[in-house]
Amino acid sequence: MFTIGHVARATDCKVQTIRYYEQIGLLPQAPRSEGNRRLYAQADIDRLAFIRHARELGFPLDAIRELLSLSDDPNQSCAAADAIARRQLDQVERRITGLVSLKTELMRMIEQCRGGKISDCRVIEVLSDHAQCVTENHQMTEAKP
Amino acid sequence: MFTIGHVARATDCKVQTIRYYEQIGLLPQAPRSEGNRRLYAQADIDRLAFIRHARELGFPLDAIRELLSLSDDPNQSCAAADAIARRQLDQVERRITGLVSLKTELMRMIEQCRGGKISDCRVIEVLSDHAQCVTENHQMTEAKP
DNA sequence: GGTTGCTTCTACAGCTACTGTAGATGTTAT
DNA sequence: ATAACATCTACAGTAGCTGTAGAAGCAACC
Repeated sequence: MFTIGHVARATDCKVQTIRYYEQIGLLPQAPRSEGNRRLYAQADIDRLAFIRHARELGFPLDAIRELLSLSDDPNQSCAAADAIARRQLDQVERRITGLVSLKTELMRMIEQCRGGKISDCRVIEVLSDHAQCVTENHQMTEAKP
Repeated sequence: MFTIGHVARATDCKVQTIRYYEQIGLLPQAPRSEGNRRLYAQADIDRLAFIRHARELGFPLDAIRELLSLSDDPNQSCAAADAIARRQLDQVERRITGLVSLKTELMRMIEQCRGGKISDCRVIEVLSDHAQCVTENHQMTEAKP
């Protein structure tokens, strides 16, 4: 059995965040030691690693909850999990496109900056144009009501 | 001059969010009409579109504030602007790298999920495996050339 | 056995970046 | 003139944490 501190180090996650996940039911109630400390097994570390990684991918906690519940009920169809993954893939692709154009613009600025002023900075123009094309059809998962 | 509602529609941004950005100084104080309504010019729409786009790319407001300062302050020393641009470029590149590998993961997940049941769906498995690989490579990702 | 020092406990406040609501007022169309 | 809608201010609430206070557990050294 592991302490909460060990689990936190193993998953690169704050102790408070683990307690928070328990509080909102994303992690099960941990059994306690004699002295009331939470005790964890390897399965808990795996589950938390999954949650943290999914968060890094940009999954909101509700989607993670859904994925975890799907894994708890292994006879269900994969369609729901697939839909979540596809939504995230869509997001990721759009972010990559946007970041690549921002990268290009930043590189151009650094180039021009060599021995001059930045009086012709075009960051806003470049990215506001791109923003229009991006925001027409799509919306961030996190920003949803 | 445009109303706040027009600007909101043009940038796919809530009216309250525009007022919030003004409040925290990300947008300038808008001049008011006779009846106290905020009035906006095209430049404000561009600026807001830039902010929204940068947010979608995952930049925190502080980073956006810094990027905006590049175009707000065209006479600031080249060294300062260069430092900001380089720091942001570094961020952008790291994000792109991370997102590209996440994209690969998601595509693999969708591929493996096709037409199966959860019992042979590897979504969660792949995600927790990847979590381990991310933790392992964390220092490599952070390393600078 | 006592003391130091770290970890963990609960409880709650604060953070970022919004989002929603109430109630008043401005604006526009019929 | 009245209805319908937009905008105003002010403030409360949300997600997903993160920090802090103050107490208690625990391990090590003297």
